[in-house]
Amino acid sequence: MSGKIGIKDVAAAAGVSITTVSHALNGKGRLPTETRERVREIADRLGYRPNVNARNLAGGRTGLVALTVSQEPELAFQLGDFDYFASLIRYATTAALARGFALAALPPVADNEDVFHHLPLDGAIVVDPVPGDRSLDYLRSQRTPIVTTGRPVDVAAEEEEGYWIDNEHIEGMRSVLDHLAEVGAERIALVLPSYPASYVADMRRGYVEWCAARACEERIVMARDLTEPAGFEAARSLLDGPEPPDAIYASLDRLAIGALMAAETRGIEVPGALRVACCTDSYAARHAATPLTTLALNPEQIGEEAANMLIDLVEGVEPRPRHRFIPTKLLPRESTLGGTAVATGAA
Amino acid sequence: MSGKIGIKDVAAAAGVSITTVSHALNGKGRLPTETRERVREIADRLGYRPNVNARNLAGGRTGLVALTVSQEPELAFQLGDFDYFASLIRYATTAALARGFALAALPPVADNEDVFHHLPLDGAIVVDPVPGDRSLDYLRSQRTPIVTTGRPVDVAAEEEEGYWIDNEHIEGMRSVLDHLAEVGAERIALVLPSYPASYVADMRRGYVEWCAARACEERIVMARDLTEPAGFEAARSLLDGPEPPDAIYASLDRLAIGALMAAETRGIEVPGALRVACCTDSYAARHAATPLTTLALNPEQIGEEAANMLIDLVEGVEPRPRHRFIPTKLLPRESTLGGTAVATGAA
DNA sequence: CACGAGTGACAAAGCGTTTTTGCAACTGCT
DNA sequence: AGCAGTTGCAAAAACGCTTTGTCACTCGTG
Repeated sequence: MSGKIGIKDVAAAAGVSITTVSHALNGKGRLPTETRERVREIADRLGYRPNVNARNLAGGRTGLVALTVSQEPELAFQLGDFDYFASLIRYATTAALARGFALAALPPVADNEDVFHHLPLDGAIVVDPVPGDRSLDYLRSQRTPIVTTGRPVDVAAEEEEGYWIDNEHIEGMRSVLDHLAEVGAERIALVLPSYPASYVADMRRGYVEWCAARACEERIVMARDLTEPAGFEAARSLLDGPEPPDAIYASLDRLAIGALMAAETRGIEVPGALRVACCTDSYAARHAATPLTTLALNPEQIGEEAANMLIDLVEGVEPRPRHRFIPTKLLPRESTLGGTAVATGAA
Repeated sequence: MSGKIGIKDVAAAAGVSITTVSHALNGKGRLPTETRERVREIADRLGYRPNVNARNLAGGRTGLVALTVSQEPELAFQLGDFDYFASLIRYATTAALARGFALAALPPVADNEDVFHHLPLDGAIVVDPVPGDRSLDYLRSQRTPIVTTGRPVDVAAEEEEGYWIDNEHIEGMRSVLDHLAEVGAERIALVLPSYPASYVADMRRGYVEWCAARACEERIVMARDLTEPAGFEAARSLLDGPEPPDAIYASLDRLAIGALMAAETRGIEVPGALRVACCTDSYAARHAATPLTTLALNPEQIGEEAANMLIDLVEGVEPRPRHRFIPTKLLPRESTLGGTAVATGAA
């Protein structure tokens, strides 16, 4: 009574039936633009919010979409380990909520399939899909709408036909390398995780192309996993090599932090003798021993757009472009800028 | 047809009406235990999952609960800044989902009220409520069920009558101080944020009591806010004072990290000349220049229990104890353990 | 042996939407 | 004038569950 205003209240106020209100608000049915507008305006004025449960129930949806990070069991890391994921999840959640969907961020556990089984999903966002991911296969077999973040690399056709949001990794790579060259680096090494996600391939390609264009020697080292120790090892192998690099670009913040530690144990000054940069901005990167120059990936936008694209799909609207590239942004910091010595010693 | 099994299928399989199934599964109505059991078993065997939307629609619920961090505008930090919140949110979300509720983690913005207005909430979890929080007032005025994490300190009666989950801060404080004393500290200082949450008062009290019992001098410094620079300043004022402490217990990881930096600029060795510990375990604490001994608060359990308590409330079940204290756990690390010098230099 | 008081179970009425179907009232064309 | 085709809207049927009201049946009791 006094509480929430429903579709009936709007109908009454507009002097039409609830059918008309529903049609007007959802762009369905045959209504003259004038009526549509009028109803919309009235609904707006009354502050009408459709009841999500009723809407989903009637629409045959569950109103639940999931987000999960695709990954190989060996590399198991927890969702939320990275600021990147935290931001992405947060914005995806908000965007979904605004459209009447709840988003569940599923922890990447081995038996994801089990989890999916028990969850009535309308769709899913899969972050950084890797080949052989069983949850992806399961979702596909269920014909559940999927949007990936990063391109799927397992099914060849999928890259063309699937729906995804991705960063402009190649261009981003170029901007980092250009920056490093600008501040004086001449032997730039790249540390990549041995991880079959599309971004790794993109970064490698961007690096190779850039090197080719400048006739620079390629120095690529693969990191064992995605942690500091792996970055530490990778950087050590570079620094102890015959012709050590004067810049290291690590594909992940944690790898770069490992690289910083490696430099310190070898008594190599950053950024004096070695410049270090990484991809993915984070708290850890900002507060590293030497604040790290990073290539920000804009996970906020990725999360938001992925959620919206997925919900379009769920609602039967073909997303206009099936793919979208999100620009990256270089954030230069002390680790590459010689600058004044800043009084900061710890994390 | 082929797809999901609904209440009707269970009813058919059990040879009863859907009413009976509903009653059996929800513990309502008058049914002999035998029937109840039988229906439950069959539902289980069939893998029946009630449709969340239908359930909520019929039950007059919205199925949405929110989680928000109470805070003073000046101290605005983003949700997810702290590992603590990330864990808490994650576990609360999962617990809510398991009971058919979606949990929205609301960003703590100034006009929270506006957000709440537009969200059909069944209940809310408010983390670390502070006096004068407008969203809390709003929720209370709407008679929305609330569970707080940390005790509410604004309405005197609320502390008794409200529903909350809290840490055993006093005992935790004792365990940290005992540990510091054990490793040789004699002049232990406490850095607290000037922040009117209950945990701050608890920590102060625990500290004061402990000092009184041992006839130690109290050294409490208030930090300007919750960031590294604030911890830096606070620690500096201690270290530059007449009788500098030989141990600093900071109430937050970021404050402790600031303290580490302060020690370094003064050339004070940690843990040799100064032991540092903090509350709230986090990535930053583990990977600080000197890995920090921390008092883990177990946000996972807090989040889970808060969600369950809230949903009990929403479903009209009076939570058995209205309050629950979650134990803390001391995690000793290098910053207080003299031990061998570990080769770690950076974040 | 009639009668109220329990039991056990069900039919049916919502819950607030979307969607399908139907039905007038127009239009324009022969 | 007659008829198909369009246009503008509404009534009603889902959607899958919870809840209410009620019926039938079994006891103990007076």
